[in-house]
Amino acid sequence: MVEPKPATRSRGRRGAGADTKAALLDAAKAVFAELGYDNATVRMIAARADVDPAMVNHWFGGKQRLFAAAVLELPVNPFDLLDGLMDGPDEELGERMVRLFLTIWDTDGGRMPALVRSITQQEAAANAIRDLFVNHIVEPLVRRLGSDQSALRATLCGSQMVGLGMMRYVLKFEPLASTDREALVAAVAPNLQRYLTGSLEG
Amino acid sequence: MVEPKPATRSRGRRGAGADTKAALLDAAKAVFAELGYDNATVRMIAARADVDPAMVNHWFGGKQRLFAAAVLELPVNPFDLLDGLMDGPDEELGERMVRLFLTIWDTDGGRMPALVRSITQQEAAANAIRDLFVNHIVEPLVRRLGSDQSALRATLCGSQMVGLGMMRYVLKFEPLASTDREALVAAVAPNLQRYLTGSLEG
DNA sequence: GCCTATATTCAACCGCTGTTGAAATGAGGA
DNA sequence: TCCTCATTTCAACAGCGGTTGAATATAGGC
Repeated sequence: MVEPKPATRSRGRRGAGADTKAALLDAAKAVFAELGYDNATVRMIAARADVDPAMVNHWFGGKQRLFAAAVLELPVNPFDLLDGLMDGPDEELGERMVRLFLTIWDTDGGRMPALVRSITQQEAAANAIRDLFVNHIVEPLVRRLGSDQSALRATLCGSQMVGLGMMRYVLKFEPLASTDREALVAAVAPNLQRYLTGSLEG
Repeated sequence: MVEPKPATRSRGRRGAGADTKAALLDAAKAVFAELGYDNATVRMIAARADVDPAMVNHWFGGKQRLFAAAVLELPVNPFDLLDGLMDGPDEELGERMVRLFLTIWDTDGGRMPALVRSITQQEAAANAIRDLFVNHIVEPLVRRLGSDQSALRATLCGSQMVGLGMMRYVLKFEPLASTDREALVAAVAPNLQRYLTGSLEG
């Protein structure tokens, strides 16, 4: 009986098909999403990509940089998101925003869950959330709407969205975690709308 | 010149005044609050308590147990909180809830920030939040109000509160982090109120 | 004043993690 | 065909972090 998967593989260059870099990126996204930055180990990621841990340093230059490449570099242009959000009546902005982010979070292969989960462990993750979500999306949005206290409104929206992502994807508290997306949109949108355009005083 | 604080101290039993256990609890709360469970080290906590790291094992039986004793064991009775929240008109329940938790978080020596910060690192922290906040406080509250979908409402409230705690105490996003407590109460209360008693459909 | 139990320090261990340098291997051009 | 170099594996290192067992000094009862 021959071993089906040789525990040790021969060295040297692989065939052109073996795109190690992409395999590492995929594995990194998955493992970071499940465990967060700290608890994910380079060895785990390499094992999942079926590759030697040293490849992380060869292709990315370390765990930190791999995290940046896999999780921090977003596949979408913030301005496109902003334009998509502005397309429609202002009274439904909250609704469009919840739907947009829930959709992205549900479908991009764990990049956003990884971000949310690593938010307390990696300064870079916190900065990414602040820059992308608060500074580049919500704050310009609020400003364009002409509401006062745009910065406070933006962080309030952020607090609701971060909490939502936490509950649904990281903590997985039921029944929120498995509630239908549209039902959640209906439940959360009015509150977001109030943060965007409503009065912030009692 | 003699060294003011001898780097090495003599062994043996200390005076009765040196309450090592309490010192460790205080130090643990502070360090866990600042760094979260994973990034806090036993050696750090011991150093802050001015004590040998081995004392953590002697008095608590390990880092995990120290965390449980310092952060998880709450000084308040959930039923008291519940009673305090019920005392007043139902329409101001959201307001009382935000104010209550912000006050606790601001003043209990970092226990709650430690909980929120460790939420992604320690299963026990997540469970504590679910049990205390969602199951023992908000859910009974909603049920007593007679609203439908009490479980979903409770987790929605949880998402807003967790997000708020995250933004204000962990990420410290401005201007939310340094906004006056009562202003924050005014801004957030109506949204919480809607989760408690409002309609969850569009 | 002695004796035991207890609190405390110290030194070390063990496992894990990110990282590195060298060796080996094969692809692709000359 | 041979040579070069990018790619890959391997082994090891250094550091850290929680935990442990032994040594030691003191408190408090007899």
